[in-house]
Amino acid sequence: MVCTENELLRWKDFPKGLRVLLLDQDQNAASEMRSRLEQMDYIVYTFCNENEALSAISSKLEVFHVAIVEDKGFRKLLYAATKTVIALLINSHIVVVSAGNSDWGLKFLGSAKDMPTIMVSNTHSISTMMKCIVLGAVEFLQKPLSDDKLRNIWQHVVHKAFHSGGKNDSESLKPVKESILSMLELQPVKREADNENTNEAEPLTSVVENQKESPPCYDKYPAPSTPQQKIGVTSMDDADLQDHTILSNEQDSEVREGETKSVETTCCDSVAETTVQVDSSERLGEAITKEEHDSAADQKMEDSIATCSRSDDCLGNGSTTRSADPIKASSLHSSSGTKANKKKMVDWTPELHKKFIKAVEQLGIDQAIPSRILELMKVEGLTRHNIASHLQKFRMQRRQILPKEDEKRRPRPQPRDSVQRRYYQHKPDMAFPIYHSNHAPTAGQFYPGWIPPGSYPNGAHTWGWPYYPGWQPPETWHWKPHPGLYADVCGCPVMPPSLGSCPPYPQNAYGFHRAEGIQNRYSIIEKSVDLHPAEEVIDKVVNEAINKPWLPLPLGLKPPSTESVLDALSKQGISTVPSCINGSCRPR
DNA sequence: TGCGTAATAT
DNA sequence: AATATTACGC
Repeated sequence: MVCTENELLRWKDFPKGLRVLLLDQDQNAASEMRSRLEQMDYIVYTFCNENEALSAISSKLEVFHVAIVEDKGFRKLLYAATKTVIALLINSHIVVVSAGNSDWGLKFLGSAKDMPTIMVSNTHSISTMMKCIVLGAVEFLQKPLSDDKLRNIWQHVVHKAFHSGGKNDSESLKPVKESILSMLELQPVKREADNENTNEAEPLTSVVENQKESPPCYDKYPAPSTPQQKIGVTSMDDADLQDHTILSNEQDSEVREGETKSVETTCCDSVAETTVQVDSSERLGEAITKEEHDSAADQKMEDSIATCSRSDDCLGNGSTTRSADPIKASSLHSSSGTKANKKKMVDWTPELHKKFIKAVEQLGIDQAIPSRILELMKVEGLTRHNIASHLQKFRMQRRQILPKEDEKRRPRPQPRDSVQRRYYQHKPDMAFPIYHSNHAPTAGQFYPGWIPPGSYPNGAHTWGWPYYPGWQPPETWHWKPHPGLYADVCGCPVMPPSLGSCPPYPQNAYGFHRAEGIQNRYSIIEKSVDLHPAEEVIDKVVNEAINKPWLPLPLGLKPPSTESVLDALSKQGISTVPSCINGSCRPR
């Protein structure tokens, strides 16, 4: 985001602080109007007769930005052909239009001559309205005033501030003008974009073009009768959402490609920057990481054949071409290359890898074979061979991470045709935790050791060391990039100092996985300490505790006894439990 | 046939 | 360096 939260608030609360002079003979009506205005963050000064108001103005003890004058009382006079009307006025003046007492009225009108004047009245007389307008009022609002109309009286202040030709930068308007200018400078593009996008979900391209051609947005204030409180940032979310929706639609990669490309090649630098930033912030840095990876990968993939007119374009492609369909994605790149068609390279994007991991998790390590993974991934264009290749690499990497002894101690996988070779095999010792439909873990959650390149921030293309997206270990945690540190000598997971040392876990080959679990769980808690402990966070921890009973419990909870676990398992009809390494478990 | 794996090619 | 392809044994 370009602007800070403070700036956002400034926009949102914009009318705040504008001083309104309220003149109404009816005290009740005045106080009612006053409270309404105050709710809108205006500062209200109420007067019950015009003389008080006038003296307040002339004394200049207070500077008013807007005056609202209830004309009821005056209207009588007007009709009686003595006095007047009026109005709502800008910049410390009330314009009194007087038929009979023209001196008085014209005096004020004269002093307010170069100021916009907005009138408020319950008069429905066209002639009265016309008079007021002719005499300089910029608007004649009929009562009852809607909140929207009332709220938007600030528009005339702004209009005045920017359209007085510079010759009338009164003291009261100067700060307003400066403040608005500073806000506009922060939001020039987005504000424009918002205006254009409010009506319809237009492609960003048109926004960009409009931005070039349109005068500055503050040059066209709509009439207050068409309330438009939205200022800039308020509708930013819409654009974000739209953008995000497009980006996350995996089926429309081609359309997306076209759109985004056109935007990014059309727009000037600042706009391009904005677009990217929106995307990045929305996707929590994932996009940034991806961009780095993708741009690099894409360039490599195209082997210097494809011509990227600008590096920006390549970057743009990389950040937006993400598709679950690797063939589609790569064929898009191949359009400009000659030899790209020759080979269908699967781009194992983080998303694709995530799918892969999910499938593997779902199947369990022992059942994770290419064909089934392929089935589960449901990615068009992906072949069994692709998966086999990826799986091969995946396994190799995994083997590197897991201590050798793990391999030794792990019970040999059952023969392929053995009865136990089932889907969703419920084994506490499986390297791939069971997939729970209501708790789909994210890729990397169970396999921090195998992070596809591009998932790393800072361009660290390391495979094999833990990294948890969206979470940076506190400095007090000494997670070091070596598997050995995940389990100490006795096989106990390394614990964060603040959370105690070695929990009473039997030594076995799964210390590493436990450590993962610990880190995940505690990282969740860590977050919940900093922020508000959201229910979902608690739910997640609880879910994880339930779904992965083999992981240690956070919050100092003791793990259930072996007996109770076995008991619970037997109640669920699971009678055969693989024997543990240290023999502390026994099958029933 | 399908899979895993290693070696090799791109 | 990452991925695809191939070869081979099970």
